[in-house]
Amino acid sequence: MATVGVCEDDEGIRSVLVRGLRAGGHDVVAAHDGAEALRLLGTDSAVEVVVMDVGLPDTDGRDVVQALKSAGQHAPVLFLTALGATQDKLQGFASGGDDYMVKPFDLRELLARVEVLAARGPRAYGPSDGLVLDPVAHAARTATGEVLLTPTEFRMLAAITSRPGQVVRRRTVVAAAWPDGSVVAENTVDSFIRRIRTKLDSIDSPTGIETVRGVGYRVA
Amino acid sequence: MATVGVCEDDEGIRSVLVRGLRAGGHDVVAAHDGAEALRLLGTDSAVEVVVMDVGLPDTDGRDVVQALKSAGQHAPVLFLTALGATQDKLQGFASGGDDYMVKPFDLRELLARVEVLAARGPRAYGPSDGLVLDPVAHAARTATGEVLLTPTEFRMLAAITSRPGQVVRRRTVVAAAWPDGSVVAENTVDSFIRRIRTKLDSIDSPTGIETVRGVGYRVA
DNA sequence: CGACCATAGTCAGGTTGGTGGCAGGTCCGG
DNA sequence: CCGGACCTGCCACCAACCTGACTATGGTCG
Repeated sequence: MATVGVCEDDEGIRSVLVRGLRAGGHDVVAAHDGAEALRLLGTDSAVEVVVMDVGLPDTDGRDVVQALKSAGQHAPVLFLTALGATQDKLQGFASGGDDYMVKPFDLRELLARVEVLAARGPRAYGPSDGLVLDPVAHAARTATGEVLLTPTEFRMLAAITSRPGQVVRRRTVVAAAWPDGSVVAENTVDSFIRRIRTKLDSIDSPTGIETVRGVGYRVA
Repeated sequence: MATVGVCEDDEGIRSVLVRGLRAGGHDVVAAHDGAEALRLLGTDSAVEVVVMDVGLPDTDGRDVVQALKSAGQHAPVLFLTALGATQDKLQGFASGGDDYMVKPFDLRELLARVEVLAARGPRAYGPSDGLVLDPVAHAARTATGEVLLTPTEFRMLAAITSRPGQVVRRRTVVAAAWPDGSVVAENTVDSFIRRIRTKLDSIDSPTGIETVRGVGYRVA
């Protein structure tokens, strides 16, 4: 259960990655070039691991990673590439990579490596003060306590806390909580919001979910 | 830079490793078999990375790693082996490994990987166990008693306890318990979990296996 | 060789907890 | 005061999980 950012230009490989990671129980944010990767992954604090192709059409994946780092994205990076020379690998590690796999890769091995990176990365993320999410324990933590969240609750809360202070639209929340595009009744969202609020209340969390009528939700 | 623990029986390879790591600016503690590794690395809190050969003369390197974890040595592990099949790698990761390299290896790449592992530091684990595994006797020991485990039970429990406080996915548990990749019924996992729980209960073990629905298992 | 036993794997049935949705109440804006 | 958006309490379903029992297999020992 982790959120994985993928950047890969090849349609087929990207599809395999996305499908494989989803089948492995992970949430996936996919980009097809460096610019999109920066936009999607740059400030998303929910991303726990980045899988980055080195050979992108618009730029070098290693440059993208360095840009990501300077944008504040500190999630561990797994480089994926057709280049198997030691020199290429060394460059990968030197530009901030944490692992390196050569295509063609075995999907199961990639999954295992991604999971190790996810387990190893920062154990908590979110607005540093107040509410913190722990993807490994599936928990939300505050200064006053900790509660366990179910998978759906966790995805939902993660979507809202990933943009602290900013209003997250209802449809965005739905897309995050139900990534497979399944349609759920509008009301179901309310139910889950309520459950999360109840859980946060149970530990006297100082930060709560605020409703912005007609738009969505946000956390202070 | 860092203190690296090495366990490798082959004279030549061990020499290359030790010399290479020293040249890279690291301190090295070297062992030539599992027993020595346990003695030298077991309680050495200065060790930041372990490089472990899987094919040791006296025992399996994966068992040694599990014994090390039980002894409280939670430094990241890089497995080094001649076995390159995906199934071997998966088992390596499931046994608590953080990286996996196949011989013959490029020394510069190994150095780069060791440095990445060292930079990440020890995993943030939960409070130390109370539950100790003995790979020789295939036993689980706590303050309150000791039980003997069957081989399969032991591999399974070892996979879960190697990452205390973290949720270990069902798939990972399967990879560890059935190293040859044989397919077993989903239900079989439940059965073994139950047997292990019963055995731990029989000695009033304070630490038990907790179910995280839809994800896997973990020990507190 | 035959009896016994430990281990492994499977199955059927029961239980639990996450999920989604309904019905009705409440609040807010116009 | 009206309508829509949201909240609340509650229930039904189903997948995941637990439980206890059963069969098969291979090893051990008299």
